Amino acid sequence: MPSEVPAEAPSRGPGRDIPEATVARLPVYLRALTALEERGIGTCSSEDLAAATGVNSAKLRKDLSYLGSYGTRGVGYDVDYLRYQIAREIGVTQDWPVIIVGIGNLGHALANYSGFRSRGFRVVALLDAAPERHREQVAGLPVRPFDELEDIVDQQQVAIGVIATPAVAAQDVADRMVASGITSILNFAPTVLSVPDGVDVRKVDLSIELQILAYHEQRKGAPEEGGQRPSRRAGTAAGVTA
Amino acid sequence: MPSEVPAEAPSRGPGRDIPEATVARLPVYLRALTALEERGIGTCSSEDLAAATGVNSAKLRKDLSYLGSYGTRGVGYDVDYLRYQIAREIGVTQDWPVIIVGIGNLGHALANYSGFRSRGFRVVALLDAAPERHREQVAGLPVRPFDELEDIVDQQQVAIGVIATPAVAAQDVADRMVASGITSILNFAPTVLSVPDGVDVRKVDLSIELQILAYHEQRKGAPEEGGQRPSRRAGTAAGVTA
DNA sequence: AGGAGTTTGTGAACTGGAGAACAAACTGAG
DNA sequence: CTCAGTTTGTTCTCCAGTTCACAAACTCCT
Repeated sequence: MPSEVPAEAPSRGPGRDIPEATVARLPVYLRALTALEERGIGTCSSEDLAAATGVNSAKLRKDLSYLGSYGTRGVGYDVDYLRYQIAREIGVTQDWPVIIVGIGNLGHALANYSGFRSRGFRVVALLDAAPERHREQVAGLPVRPFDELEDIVDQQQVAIGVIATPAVAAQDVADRMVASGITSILNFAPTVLSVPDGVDVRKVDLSIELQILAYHEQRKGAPEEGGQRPSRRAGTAAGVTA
Repeated sequence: MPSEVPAEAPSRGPGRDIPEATVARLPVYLRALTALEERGIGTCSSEDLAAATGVNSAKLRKDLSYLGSYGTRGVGYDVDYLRYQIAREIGVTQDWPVIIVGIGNLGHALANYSGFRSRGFRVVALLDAAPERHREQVAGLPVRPFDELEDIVDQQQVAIGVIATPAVAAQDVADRMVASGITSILNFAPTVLSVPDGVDVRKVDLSIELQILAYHEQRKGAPEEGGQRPSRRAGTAAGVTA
């Protein structure tokens, strides 16, 4: 019997129970607003924002309405004000300390990714189990032994961890992360992690994204011969069925 | 939403109109089946696969039913057979040639990512606009000038391109890709790409994933109050909510 | 001041997908 | 052969999310 979260009052006001689909789009709006602000644009309509983010304008307005009424009818939204409100709702008005475990190719790239720092995150430590990596300095940070995980999480008050290890190590790393107090994990390893309730996991899988593209690509090539689209798959995907 | 799909005949049987949500899960099943096969397991039930992939077993059976009836009632699924059928449906029984544009930190990591080759993709070329990178050799491939894009796409019959450039360059790269015949794009740059109908784009955005985690993390820390501070740690991780 | 023109915020219909439940189809024992 | 046990494929119900459509609220012009 999986005990569900007790139903809270569906308070109409700003701040409670934002749909998951909306939460996933808020960062997109945030980025678009930042871009508008950098271009010196002070006000924008929902149509403008919708065009910039590729979202239906009605959906966008409904998304924003979950945060509150921050627009002005007949005018639109104040870019700076709305940007701040979204940042506050997401929780990125201050930086979150983040650690990265697994400093291979991908870990390297993540450690050097400047988008983290500018968008509410600060990489405070890099960890790797392999001793030969502990001499390296990546993105201005030393690569530290994995055993120091607990200390780092404790001292730096880390709540979010990134796993960029090979698949076999990922579950162990996740377990140690959870045990040390981390409650949100971004997993780049191609494994399904099992974690206790109360811990959030998001997974980014590069080859899955490509495979989804491949599925649609295959469909493009096959169904109709009369299409103007040149079938890009002449020699590779012939009929396979026996 | 400009992507209107022409109404096709809702032909029954395996092969047509698989729901998008199902398509996104097929690669997960594929990977789990490969893992089972490597462990020498010849047959599995929907419950087994569901446990391995973290998916509800009824949902899994429904997903598989879109492909056809590949299971045996009272027995389960033949691992090897089902694995092949899914691979065929996705279109990864042969390798798709892929190019990567933008060989910075992330491009480096992607070029070296072994998961592509083993899962239906073959990186055939790396491109970058910066001349100083053209001397490098990454993952056994030379970094070639971006101007060679058209030739490479044409000669190697490339249908899928990966963009790992900075945000400002991404739209230009996408335009050139589309002009040269690429019809599927995996975009790592933090920009909304606009492409003509018939071209698929999938976006992977690292900081958006982190921001979604941050939102939930913030909620955990201050369930009652609006005070937002990255100071977490409510005790040990197991069983956070009572 | 008043009316025309904009744009937001939201109630209501519509859509797609998730989960429960069950009949059909298979295996194996007696 | 029959019956009990197992597991698939499918139907039905329900819910979250999307989209439409419009009243409310604001600005600007005359």
